[in-house]
Amino acid sequence: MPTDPSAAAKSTRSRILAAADALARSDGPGHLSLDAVAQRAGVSKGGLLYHFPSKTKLLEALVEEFLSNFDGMLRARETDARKDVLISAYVEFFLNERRLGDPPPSGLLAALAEDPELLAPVRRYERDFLDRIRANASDPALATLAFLAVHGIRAMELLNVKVVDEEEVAEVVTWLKHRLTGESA
Amino acid sequence: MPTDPSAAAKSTRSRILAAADALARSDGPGHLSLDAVAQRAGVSKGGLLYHFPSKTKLLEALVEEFLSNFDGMLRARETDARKDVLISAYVEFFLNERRLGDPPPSGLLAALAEDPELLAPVRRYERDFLDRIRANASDPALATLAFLAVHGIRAMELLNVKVVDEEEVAEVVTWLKHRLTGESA
DNA sequence: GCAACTATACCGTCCGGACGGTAAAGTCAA
DNA sequence: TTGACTTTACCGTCCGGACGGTATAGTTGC
Repeated sequence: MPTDPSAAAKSTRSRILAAADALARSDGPGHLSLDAVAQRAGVSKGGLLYHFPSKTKLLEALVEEFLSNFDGMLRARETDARKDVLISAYVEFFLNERRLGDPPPSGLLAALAEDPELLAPVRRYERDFLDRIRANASDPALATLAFLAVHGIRAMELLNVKVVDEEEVAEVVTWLKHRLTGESA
Repeated sequence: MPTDPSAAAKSTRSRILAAADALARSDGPGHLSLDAVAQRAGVSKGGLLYHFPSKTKLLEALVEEFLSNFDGMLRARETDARKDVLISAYVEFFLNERRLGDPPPSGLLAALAEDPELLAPVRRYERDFLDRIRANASDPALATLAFLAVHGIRAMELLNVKVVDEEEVAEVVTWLKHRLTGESA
């Protein structure tokens, strides 16, 4: 058993976040209730509100968690200065996430349902990353196209409208890889 | 004055749908209430429930309206049998919608917030259209990439996370046009 | 041609349940 | 014994939906 209270607190906290994310997916983003999250996380409602003093704070934390996960993964690859490293890493990272079967961050939708403004940090972050990708790209238009395509797939998964199948994704990725490695310089 | 009762009914119906769509955008997709829709549409709640017997039915109608608008526009271009006509038309249509400043169909998000399953028709339709695009494409991978990129932008607008600016969109479209017209054989 | 009846379109009220949030008391490790 | 953590109990509000009623416009029987 964890004797460290802060560790216990952290695990409760992340249990709550995971519960919220899962519930947003299964019940629909608009039906995310504090009672349901508390029950799913194995905490009383009061306990939940101790960690997140309001529903808005909970949703903010959900968005923040998504962004920090994303950011950490990507910064690691940014030491390599070669052309097209970033967009390739972006595609690769996305593919890997997909292969692992990681569920899409449905908490984002719950945040959106409550208040669209909660997604403002996402917009800022994505803008920043697109800037870096373009600056590092041998062909900014192609890199932007790839960036958009990844977002297209991510959005489809988020919205539960999965349209492209595995083969098609693989085909597109192969096509992209060929252009990205073959046309640099 | 319209003496045709069905015409009057239809206008009330579409007024309601437009009101719902607008409210989903301004208040957040999760805060769409029947009272608010009724008030915005200039109808009583009873009147609203006469036209749409439940909230779910209203949301279904919202989704259906989106799909039928989309479908009509696209079928028109499908007579031309040349290669890559479809994906080009798809991009063009999307661009035009964007230029007109048409607001994204936020009703879709309201439907998603209530019940993710309501988007199943969207998935079916999009899958169907992607099949047609690929069958008509000289390079299916490129066509799929373009399809995904368009969806990426659409999703960003839908989620209120507009990341790419006009110039970047134009750049990508030019790039695509060049490949689509230049590589067909 | 008119009375009886039905269908369509809409209104206003009410209720039961869900939900976000508060308050106060209890537990327990350090 | 103090303070982080958790619980139980409760409140006020909002919302979906049911319901009863109204008014106008056909439709039909005679």
